[in-house]
Amino acid sequence: MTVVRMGYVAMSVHLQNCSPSQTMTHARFKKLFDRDAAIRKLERIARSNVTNCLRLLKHNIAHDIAFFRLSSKLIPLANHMDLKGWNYIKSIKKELNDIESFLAKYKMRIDFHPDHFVLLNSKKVDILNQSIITLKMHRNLLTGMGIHPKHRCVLHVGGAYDDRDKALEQFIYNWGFVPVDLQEMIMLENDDKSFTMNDTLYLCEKLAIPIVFDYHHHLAHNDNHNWQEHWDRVVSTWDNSPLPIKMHISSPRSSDDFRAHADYIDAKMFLKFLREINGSVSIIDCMIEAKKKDDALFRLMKQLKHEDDVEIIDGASFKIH
DNA sequence: CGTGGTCAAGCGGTA
DNA sequence: TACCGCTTGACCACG
Repeated sequence: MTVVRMGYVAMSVHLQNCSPSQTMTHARFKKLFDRDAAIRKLERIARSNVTNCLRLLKHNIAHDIAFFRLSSKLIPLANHMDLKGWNYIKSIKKELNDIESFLAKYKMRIDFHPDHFVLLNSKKVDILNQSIITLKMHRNLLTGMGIHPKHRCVLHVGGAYDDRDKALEQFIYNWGFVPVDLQEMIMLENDDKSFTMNDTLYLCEKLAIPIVFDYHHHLAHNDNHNWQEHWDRVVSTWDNSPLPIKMHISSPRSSDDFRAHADYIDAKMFLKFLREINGSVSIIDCMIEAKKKDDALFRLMKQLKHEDDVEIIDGASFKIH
């Protein structure tokens, strides 16, 4: 038996006017004559984003959802060079504290997935440094919300740079330049173009990083279709984590556009996967990555209800027998 | 008011 | 080497 808890990404299609990713582009920022006023506007946007996050968290609790990925665009231009020295955390401290109080009352697993410009295996010092700055921002937000930062940020391995093996070794080399308090935040995910499950496991085992297995990516890109062979290794990377194992679930948009995410999750494919891992872990958190966000989660729960080996626990979790 | 074009970023593929 | 598409939601200028 395995308990499955489902989560979704960043925003709800059911809540109106509740974006956590409002923004101001850098081009727009530069055009504004009064810099102080421009920064105040950035702060208003950031406050609105974090406030909307709290609304999302309340929505999640109302629907039994205990697993959620926060938007990485909460603070527009937070890590832009032109805004160096801007104390963005100070301007949203109250809103972050509100989230902290909420999370003290209602348990929820909160994650980030910094965007794919965070590259820890780049040979370019500027890109590595910019990545570190972005990770610091994520850490500031987590600690600001009272969330222990360990294993909260999912990253991809990075660029292949025409030589996957060298690129993997570069990751190991660069890892030494990443501050320990940022290292501990990180999980690594197999991607759909460059680094397979096997590549990613190599790094995860060597550097003691939990792996986030993405089943869809694996189907799109692998050097050994048989993921089951390595499943025990995946589970083992979570041995030293305070959090249960987690993975990513999405479905191909179409056979022609296989790598793109579909609106909803193919329940048959999901069940087939779960039946294979059933019993290998007592609990697993599954991040639903679908265009229709929380609606995809709700639809999936409805479909699973009819399965003989599925026992519904609440609105977003179930047991598979 | 609705909407096509624009914005950011770095990689990867093509010419 | 230079460009474009990818990806994402939001914003903006236009009609």
